[in-house]
Parts: sequence; structure tokens; C-alpha cells
Amino acid sequence: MVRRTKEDALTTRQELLDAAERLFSEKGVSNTSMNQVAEAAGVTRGAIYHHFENKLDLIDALMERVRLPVDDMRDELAQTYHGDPISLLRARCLHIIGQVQDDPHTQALVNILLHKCEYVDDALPIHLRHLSGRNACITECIALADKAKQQGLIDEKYDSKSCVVALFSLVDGLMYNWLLDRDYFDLSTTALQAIDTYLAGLKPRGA
Amino acid sequence: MVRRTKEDALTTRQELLDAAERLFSEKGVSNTSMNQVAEAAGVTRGAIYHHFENKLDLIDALMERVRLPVDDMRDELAQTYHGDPISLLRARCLHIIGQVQDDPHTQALVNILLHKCEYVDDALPIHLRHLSGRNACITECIALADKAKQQGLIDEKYDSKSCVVALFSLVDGLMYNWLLDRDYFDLSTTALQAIDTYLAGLKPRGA
DNA sequence: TTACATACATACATGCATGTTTGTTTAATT
DNA sequence: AATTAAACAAACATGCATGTATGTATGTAA
Repeated sequence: MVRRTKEDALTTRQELLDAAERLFSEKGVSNTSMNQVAEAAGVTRGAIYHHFENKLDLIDALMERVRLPVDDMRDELAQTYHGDPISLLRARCLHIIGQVQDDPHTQALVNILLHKCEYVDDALPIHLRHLSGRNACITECIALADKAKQQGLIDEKYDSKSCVVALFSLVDGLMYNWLLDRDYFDLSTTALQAIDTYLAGLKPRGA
Repeated sequence: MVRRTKEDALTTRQELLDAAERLFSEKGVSNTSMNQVAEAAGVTRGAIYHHFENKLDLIDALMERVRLPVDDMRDELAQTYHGDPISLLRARCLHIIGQVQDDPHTQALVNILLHKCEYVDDALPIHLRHLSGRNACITECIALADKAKQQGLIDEKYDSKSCVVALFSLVDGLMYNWLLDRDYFDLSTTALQAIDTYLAGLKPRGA
């Protein structure tokens, strides 16, 4: 049974991406061979090399297929919003946490990014997307933090960029440790308390 | 020039470990071959397989040679201390940050742990040491947090374990992001502000 | 001084991952 | 209906990484 219709080919492609996502997330990128991906998808390596140039191209397609949580965050931040900037930041961080916890695709991708690939070369598409998306998001959040400072919601002694970098680091660290051992603590409740604690610490003393 | 004295052999072993640490940190563990390590140390693979069984054994020796920051932290926490528990926690976190920023060996090892190896199998010694050391440290810190709550230094509404997990996640995330791009922000100043902000958020409202 | 062990270098054997090429079947095109 | 081209499978060629086995020179001890 070879050669099929156009829709079947797309199905094969999706199954290849699904298999790659699963295997990469389970066994690591460099420890998963193209043959293993093909077998998991029920085809041979010929199918992979028909749809993708090589392993990097496959990874690139993987990254293109999903929207990282940080992408959603940037989009929503770009929209006009109501309410104070701190609440917006808080809601977005919790949204990221929830997405990683509940959406399997997001969880697998973030797991690959944090634990299942080596940051060996800046040229890897997986790292470029990760960093560029994050940096763009941070830049917009810094503007939000500035606004919050003007409204007196953040103590003037704090540096806006540091505030945002720390908030992102907190979220990253929570996901990092939770994905290491998902039974060690509950992600959503811990993140909720952690983010609120941190944001509470940002408030001016008299507020 | 083959065969040398006993001290020379130890020197060779150290040079092999140095080369491995550097190459692993630069190019990633799975992207560095035994041959590359040997060449960087000025010997052949024969020397490696004389001193170490295989790559895992080499990594294991790497981990044995250094003390992770979290190891020091646990040791100091075990000692009798003076002052309030919050200050102790704060000092220890800042000490970790400083060690990662200033000590090249620590920085290389943490870089390997966070970015240059894949968490592929729990049997890897590199992961076992990382996780066991961290868990033991967290356990002791939870006791500290409990004490701080008794002393009214932490708001009663907070869960001690969550507090500690979040603090560790914050530190982890800061190191994670700083090691990704060391020019993007200054680690020590950002960490100082971040940790103080978080700890301030832990205080009871009226304090 | 001889005998042995140490500290490597060198050579070999094996296997696996990759990339490419070729073949085959079937849908799409005319 | 005939031709083309897509969607794979299968075979091939290559290279690299590992592990092991052997060789060899030197320190060391009896």
C-alpha cells in the first residue's frame, strides 16, 4: 500500500509531526532517530524525507505548528485592554501556566524546549523561535510595568525591566521544575500563590 | 611519549575532566564525542577509556568533582544559625546566584544541567544528583519556612512548601534565562531585586 | 636486573543514523 | 486512455561514534 490522495498525504504529515512531538518529548530530540519517528507514525523514513528535508526541518515544522503560550500572551497584550496593567500581567501569566498544565501539545512543546533539547547552536530554529518570542513579549510587558509604576501600582524603587524579567523567570522556573517531576507539587495552586506573592511585593509600602 | 608517573596520570585525568566540562558546556553533552574530548585534552580516546568506563562514567566523574550550589546551601542550612530564617534563606539564594555568576566551574556545570543536556532517562547520574540534591535542600527549607511562619515573618495564608518551591523556581528561572543570554540582563542586581520583592510579598499585610 | 603493572596509543570491529537514489503504486491531469 | 507526478517504500552508500583488543613504552617493585 503506497501512494494515496492529497488529504492522505497531509494526514501522514500530521502523524509524523505527532509522533515526533511525542517521541522528542519522551526521549529527547537527539536521542530520537528519524527511523523511530517514522515507525511510530507507521511509515518508513522515506515518508519523512519526502515531507521534510532533514531533522532540523522537521523540528522547524513542529515549532511552526504550535503557538507558544508566549505568542498568545503577546497578542493579547497588543490589544486594547481594560483594568489595571498588573491584573493583566497576572492573568496572562496564569493563562500560560494553565495552558502548559492542560493542553498536551503545549505541554509537550514546552517540555521539549525546557528539558528535551540541548541549546547547542543559536542557528537552531527551535531556539530562535523561543528567544525571539520571549524577548518580544518581555519588551511589551516592560511598557506595561512602566504604566503600572505611573499609576502607583509598583514601587518606584523597582526597575521595570528587572520586574518583568523576574516575573518571567518565576513562571519559567515553575514550569521547569514542574515538568521535571509533575507529582512533586501542584502547578496551578503553587503558581497562583507564587505570582500573587511576587506581585504583592511589587506594591508600594503604603498601599 | 607514552606511560608516565602516577601524578602525571592524575593530571591527565583532570585535563580530561576540564576538557569535557568545557566542551559539554559549549556544545552540549550529546553533541560532543569522546574523541573531541580526548583531542581537546591533548590525548587520544585510549586515555579516556583507561580512566573512565564510558561517557556516562565520565559525566558521573564530572558531577562528583564539583559541589553544586545547592549542596553548599544544604550544608549551611544544617548548621546552627543566628538571625531570622527569612534572612538565612535570602542569603543562601543570593549566594547561589553569586556562585553561578562568578565561579567558572559552577557556571559551566549549571549551564550543562540547564541547557546542555537532555533529561532523557532518570538513570542518568547527572539527573539523579541534580534532583536528589535539590529535593533534600527544599525539604530543609520548608522547615525554615515553617519556623518563619511561627515567628510571624510569613503570612499564615501561605503554604510553606509552595513558598519554597516558588523561591527555588525564581532562582532557577533567573539562572536559566541569564545563561541563555548573559548580556540581556545583569544577574546579580536583577536577582537581588527579585528575591527581595518575593520575600516582601510573603510578609503579613500589617508588618 | 628482571618482572610486572601502569598509562596510554593504535588498530579493529560493529552498529547506527543520516542522506540519497531508485523503484513502485496510485492519484491527478490532459 | 495515456501520461505525468505525487507519495511513499526499499535499497544503498557513507560516516561517525562507540567499545574493545592489542601493542608499547615507562615507572615500579622484588
